[in-house]
Amino acid sequence: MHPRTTIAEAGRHAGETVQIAGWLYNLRKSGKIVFPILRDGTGLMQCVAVKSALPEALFETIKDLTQESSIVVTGKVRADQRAAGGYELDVEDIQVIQRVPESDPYPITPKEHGIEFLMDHRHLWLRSQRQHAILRVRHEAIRAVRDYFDSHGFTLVDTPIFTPAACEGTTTLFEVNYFEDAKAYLTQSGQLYNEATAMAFGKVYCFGPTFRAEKSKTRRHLTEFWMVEPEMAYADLEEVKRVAEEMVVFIVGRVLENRREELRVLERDVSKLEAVQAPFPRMTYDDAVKILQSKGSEIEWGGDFGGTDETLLSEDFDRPLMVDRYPTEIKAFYMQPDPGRPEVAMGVDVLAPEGYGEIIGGGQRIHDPELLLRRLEEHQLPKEAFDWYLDLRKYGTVPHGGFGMGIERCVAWLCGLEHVRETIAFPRMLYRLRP
RNA sequence: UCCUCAGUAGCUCAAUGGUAGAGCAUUCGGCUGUUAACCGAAGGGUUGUAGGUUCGAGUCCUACCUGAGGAGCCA
Repeated sequence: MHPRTTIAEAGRHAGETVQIAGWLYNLRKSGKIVFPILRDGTGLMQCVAVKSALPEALFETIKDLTQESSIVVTGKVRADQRAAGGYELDVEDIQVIQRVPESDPYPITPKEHGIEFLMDHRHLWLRSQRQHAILRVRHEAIRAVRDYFDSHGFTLVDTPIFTPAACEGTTTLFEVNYFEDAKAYLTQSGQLYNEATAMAFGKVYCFGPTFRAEKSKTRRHLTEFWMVEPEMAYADLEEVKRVAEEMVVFIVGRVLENRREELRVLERDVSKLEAVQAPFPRMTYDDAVKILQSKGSEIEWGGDFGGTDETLLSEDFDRPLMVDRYPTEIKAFYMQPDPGRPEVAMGVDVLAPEGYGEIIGGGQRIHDPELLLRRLEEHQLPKEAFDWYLDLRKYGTVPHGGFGMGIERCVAWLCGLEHVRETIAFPRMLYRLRP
């Protein structure tokens, strides 16, 4: 029995005979020599099977292997300049676990396919090199997020998925008909609960799926997406901005450090990511509106930015842009107004460079009980549903704040993708529930 | 929800209102260093659905279905 290894580890076994279990990615034939490309989840490796060196029947079996057949290859690892990963495997034996029949071949060939076809075959598309690379960058980004908060005094306190009331608007909530005493909804943010846990733990974060029933149909939207939301007691807007900046720099650094190969597969211009260092440029909403108007945007003070506006603003910078103090009117009810200018709120958005738009939204929350109560009334929200939330202002209220970052938008930016749908294994969108 | 565009072979796409075609995939044959390998041959079609105009519709018209891009809204 030869030692079992993986393609990623194969280089350590140069000169040895090893076993690698995987799938046939592709096969090139040239008469008496064939080149099966093996895929094992850690990478791709070219194998070489020479007719004269193998039993007749085995060579025939290898020659007739079909794409994505499951195989266990035994062979000697050999360093080779010609190989993509630097190493090749000289085949000594191949055990076929399952041969994909040619009557029903693997549908995703190594050629071009349209997005509809690929999305319908998402369960298989994940095996392709590009999707593999994207999801590994996603994993790295998530690990970096967790490492960042875990090493900066934050406690992970996850918030519920079923919630009794809206955090923001009611129109974009998914209703769940199960609970006997009340209607329930799928969460659209863990923030309100985070505010409670922050008063218990000081600094907290939650990281989970979020659901928005927005009829959005753009490259930046998913119906179900993952959001990391830190919340900090005794923090003001400036502290929120500082943490957001530090976290983004940390994530980018980690991806550059550990996922170079994946970024290469994705043909990502890493110099764009290497430029992402503190300090990020900062501007107020007021200035952003002036800049947009000078660039020909039709935006007026008081309006929210469109996708094009975000691109216009961020195009002047090589790193994320922080815009703060938006009009109070267009922000959520819990946003702390600027003490000197109550018409603007202490909220901040972080716009990723290269036109990727908003990846982070956050700010300082209202800590004054009377003001919060007034805002609930202005927004015509049911006071009863927020009784526990109001308690947080009754019992030891403090200035506090936090933000939310959509992981898919962040990964789309890190990878340089056209669309967020490729950044999650099984995207859920307005017209996409399968597979 | 609204606007725009698109549905033709398993896939990616051609076809002036006049005989539905190519590349890839599949099958068969050839090739001892291929890199989305290459060379030769074969099979493969209710042109999204239902109507309509016309001597004749993949092509023009109407409705519907499916999808893509964008808008508003948002991370």
